[in-house]
Amino acid sequence: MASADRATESEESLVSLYRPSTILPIARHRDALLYLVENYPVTIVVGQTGSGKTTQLPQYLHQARWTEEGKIIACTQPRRVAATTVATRVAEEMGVRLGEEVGYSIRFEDMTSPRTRIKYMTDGMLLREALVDPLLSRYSVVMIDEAHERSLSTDVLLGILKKIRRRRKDLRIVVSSATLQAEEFARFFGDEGESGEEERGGNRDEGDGDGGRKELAKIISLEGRCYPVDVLYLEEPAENYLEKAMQTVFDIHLKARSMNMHFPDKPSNVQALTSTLNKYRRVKGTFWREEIETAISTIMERAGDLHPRAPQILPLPLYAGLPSDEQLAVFDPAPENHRKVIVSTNIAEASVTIENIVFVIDCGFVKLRAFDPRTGIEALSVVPVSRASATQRAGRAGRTRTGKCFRLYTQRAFNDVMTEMGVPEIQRSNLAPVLLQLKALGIDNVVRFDFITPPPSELMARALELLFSLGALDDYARLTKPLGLRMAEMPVDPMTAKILLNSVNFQCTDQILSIAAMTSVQNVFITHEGSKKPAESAKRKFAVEEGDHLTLLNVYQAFAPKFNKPNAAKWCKDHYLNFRALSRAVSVCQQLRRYLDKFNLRVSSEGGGGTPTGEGIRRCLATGYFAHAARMQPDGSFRSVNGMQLWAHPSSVMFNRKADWVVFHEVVETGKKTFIRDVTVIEKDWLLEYAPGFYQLRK
DNA sequence: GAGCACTGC
Repeated sequence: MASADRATESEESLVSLYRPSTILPIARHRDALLYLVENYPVTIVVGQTGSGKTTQLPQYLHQARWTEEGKIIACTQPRRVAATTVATRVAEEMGVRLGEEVGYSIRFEDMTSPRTRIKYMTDGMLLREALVDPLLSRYSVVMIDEAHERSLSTDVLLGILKKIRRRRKDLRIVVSSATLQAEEFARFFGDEGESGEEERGGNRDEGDGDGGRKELAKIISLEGRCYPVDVLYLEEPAENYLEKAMQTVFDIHLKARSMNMHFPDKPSNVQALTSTLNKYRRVKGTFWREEIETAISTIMERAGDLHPRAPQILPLPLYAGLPSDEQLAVFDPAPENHRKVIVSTNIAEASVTIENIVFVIDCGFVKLRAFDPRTGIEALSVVPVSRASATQRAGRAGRTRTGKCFRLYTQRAFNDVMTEMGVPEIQRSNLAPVLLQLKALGIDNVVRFDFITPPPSELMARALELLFSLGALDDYARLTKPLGLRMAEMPVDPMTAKILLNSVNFQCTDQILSIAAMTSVQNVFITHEGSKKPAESAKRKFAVEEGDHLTLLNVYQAFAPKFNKPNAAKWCKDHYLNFRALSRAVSVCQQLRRYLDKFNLRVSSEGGGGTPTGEGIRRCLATGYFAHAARMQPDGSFRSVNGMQLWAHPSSVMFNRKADWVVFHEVVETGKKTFIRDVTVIEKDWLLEYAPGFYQLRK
């Protein structure tokens, strides 16, 4: 991993445009890898980006005949885009058509065929397959890639795989990890409490651990490929990180050759810039959209002072909410005599890789979604990044050549304040969806489930309580049938699943389908450059007094007939709506409808939903979202059932509007206030009617 | 009258 302590020798002379797979670092380890997979149930592969593990290892296994007798090699990824791009690349390397021997499977896209032997997929997708095939019997090898990211689905998969392995001695598990966590994975799989002689003693009882114990998991390290990165710290903490970041941008730009001025704790060791200008970006965590845009315009303004013939700066924003064509702009080569400066959220930390980054400015913070068991609500909060995360950010500067990373914090903060590793998602998430899924997989005793990092018991208790109140679990915490089982099968969170399944009783299936789809996509409403007023008035045309859910339904109903028509995108633009988000909502809606069809729930949209105030729809919402209820206070804020003070988000139609009781979709915490988004007016009596147990529990 | 990390099924 690139860091300040790394030796400074450079591999620049080895740079080549095309690297045939035979000379990737992994090629030298081919035999060792195959030996381990052959002889050990679990192989932990430690290797950095660029080592070739993701693309090569499945091919080696295929060549070594792990795909005989119709078996498949699975390789999971935490992100869709990784699954598709890697599959495309491997199909090319193998000279086959994508979807035949090599394919991928992600939500809405199954690019596989009966001939597929190597299958890249999202981790969530494999988890879903386990619901249908609990032993994952189609697969001979399951490779969990990027396991060190510890995504929710990856953690659940690891626990399930460990369980499956006891029943399937032929299964091989490969876990790819960063150095820091390799031992933890090995310990997890190694600590079986049962005999390790799975090759010979497949029929031995569990828990028989005497004698003949064999190591179950082996670690193998592949040399990575990256250049040294010089890491520099501030001497004093920055008062204003945004300002400091912009100063640093100009320091780098103007003084790249003697840039030790603001970072005196390190000798200059300056990278001589070649005639082509190098790009750099800052990886950030605490800025939001407006801050990024502020930084962009400020940099642009200050860049006006540069000598016209001096090298210029081209600042570019990058965040998930940006329209995709603007996102893609960061990949365009800079015009001649320009240096690209990419100001981004942490979308660039793991999801997007921009080549030719030589400088990274790391502000040292990250915004995380965390579930508060006390309030039962998920919210965002700002925390210092972990050292592992900071190392990852710094490493982004060393992809093409030796680079520099400017950390906008002190070395002391790095050593004393930051933790070694971030808290895994499973320890800070709403576990209701996870536990529901485990129950559906037949794992009844979820409290004793073998999590690699067990979640806090408060999170477990909260999740069980919610699932019980939703009717997914019975008095003995067993999955109810059909309700709980159906809820687990649907690809939405339990509260949404509940309103979908319940919509039949309120004769508003169509409407709830549309609402569920709309709340699952983000950024429905957009504003064009400098066009706040018209966007607001466009939105008012869809607005419904009773709240955001019905407003979203109006938007969906207006859009749906235009979907797939040639002028749909233009219609969206004219109405200040996000075409891509709405198109995705249509896909989600269709998928959810197929589930209801499968359950033989007659899709009907007559009756309650059709009334002017949408009472049936709002009642139905209350049957799932009762845990997200709040009451308006005299000062205009809301008070949640747990006593939290909440404010209607400015984007809500309930913003500055009078109401009594409401339910809401989600909570967003910013610096000063906690906001609720997607808010709908309900009656207090409905809460007592549909969730009497829940409201008795907390009085 | 104030402003939404990032994924995934």
